[in-house]
Amino acid sequence: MPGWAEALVGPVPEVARRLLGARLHHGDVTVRITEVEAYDGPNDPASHAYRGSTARTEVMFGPPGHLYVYFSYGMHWCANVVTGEDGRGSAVLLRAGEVVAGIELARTRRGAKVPDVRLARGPANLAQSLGLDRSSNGLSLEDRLDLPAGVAASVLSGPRVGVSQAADVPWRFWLAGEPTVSAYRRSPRAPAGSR
DNA sequence: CTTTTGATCGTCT
DNA sequence: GACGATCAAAAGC
Repeated sequence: MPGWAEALVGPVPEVARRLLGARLHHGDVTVRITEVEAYDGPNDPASHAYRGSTARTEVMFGPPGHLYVYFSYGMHWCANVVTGEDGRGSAVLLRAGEVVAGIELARTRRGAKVPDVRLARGPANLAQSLGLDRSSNGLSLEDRLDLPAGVAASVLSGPRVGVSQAADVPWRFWLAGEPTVSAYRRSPRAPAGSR
């Protein structure tokens, strides 16, 4: 593993927290990450990697510091940062962020009427603002990801969104008070639970 | 404001 | 053949 990716290896929830506040650049757009969701490879029933490596998930099982981009619901792209040691299969879904550069281009991609705080709110919206799609799957994040100096101060956590398995594992993390964080929605497929 | 519903297709069973 | 790590517009309050 290259040295720059060392911060992406460690306990899964800890790595997820380290990504909050990070800046991700792609082309002329930069997003400051405000909300993430962690998935822990074959151990995690909610993860795409739960059933092992497939054609879709093979980059999750590669070295950390690369993008795992998947096609969702027949119309959206969502982006993850591959984390953990090579072969582990863990990744962190980028759920929301603040567009801090290239806002004009992001608005062109998302729609002229979309308010700034909504440009990258939601994983598919974040990916669209950055212009990520199939062609970005497996992309190295070296020189594209700037991690913050320390762990963000006010991090909150709760159940993951949209998953029907292990929905109550509190591995969604977000920065307190950020207007770009998407409102929590439990999956309609998840069993009734504690929240 | 919240809830409901349609869009749309790759992936795995 | 069913389902899904989603979204936005429409409809309900």
